[in-house]
Amino acid sequence: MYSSELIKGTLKTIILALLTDEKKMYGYEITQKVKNLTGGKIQLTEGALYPTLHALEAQGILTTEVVNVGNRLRKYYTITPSGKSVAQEKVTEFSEFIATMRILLDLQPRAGEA
Amino acid sequence: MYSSELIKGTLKTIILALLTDEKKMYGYEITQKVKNLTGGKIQLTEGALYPTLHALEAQGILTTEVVNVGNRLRKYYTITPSGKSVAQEKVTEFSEFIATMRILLDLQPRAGEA
DNA sequence: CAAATATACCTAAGAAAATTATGTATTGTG
DNA sequence: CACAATACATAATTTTCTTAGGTATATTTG
Repeated sequence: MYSSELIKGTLKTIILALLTDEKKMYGYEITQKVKNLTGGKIQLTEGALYPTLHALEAQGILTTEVVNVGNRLRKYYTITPSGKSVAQEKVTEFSEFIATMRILLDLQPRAGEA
Repeated sequence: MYSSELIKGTLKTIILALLTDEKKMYGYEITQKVKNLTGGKIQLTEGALYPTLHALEAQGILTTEVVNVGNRLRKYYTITPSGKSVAQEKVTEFSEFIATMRILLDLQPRAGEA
């Protein structure tokens, strides 16, 4: 598990990147997918996740659809077309950011980085 | 300039990495070095920098030495031996974190990453 | 089969970290 | 000589997350 301060500010980027790939996910599913993909090193807390999802919806970046599964409800989130460009910008920005950080932290540059 | 939310949480790591290389720097010098090394893409604000430097000093990670240059004072920060191991941990953690983020964001893995 | 765990949503109080806005003072520059 | 740059600092506000709580159903396990 990474120190929380490091993960700060990446939550929106993570959510939008996943939804660009997956088309449609619900909150709990996002927490599990992140946990699995990162080997438990990043675990989203619900207190951070849900308010962020609501904010992204309010901004028109995500839309929702509530589905009943058995007797339990799931709120599926889908990324809108304008949301997709926001997602792309965020991922590109993060990519550039880590290239910049490599310079600052004296990490070896990797193949493919301009 | 990157969106500020992205840079959040990396300030301590940046400061400690620079001081591991440089041995001795003062606050304003840190802001300029970061600005130069990143082509202006990361610009530390004084309101964030100074309180963080003070905190690192209070934790015994940095020590200070005030020097008069002309009539103006400079407060030089030096990293302590125990601070160096903290710095190393932070840089390693960041390095692992971006490897994890590459997976999440579907970025291409780079040469040298296990 | 009861208890614990997992699934699934949510919010609110507080903490942490940054931004924004100041303030002080000296030095270099057009 | 005014303005920008150098050099420190703090305080109010904002943003973002953590912690802690609340509700409810489904599944696993002793």
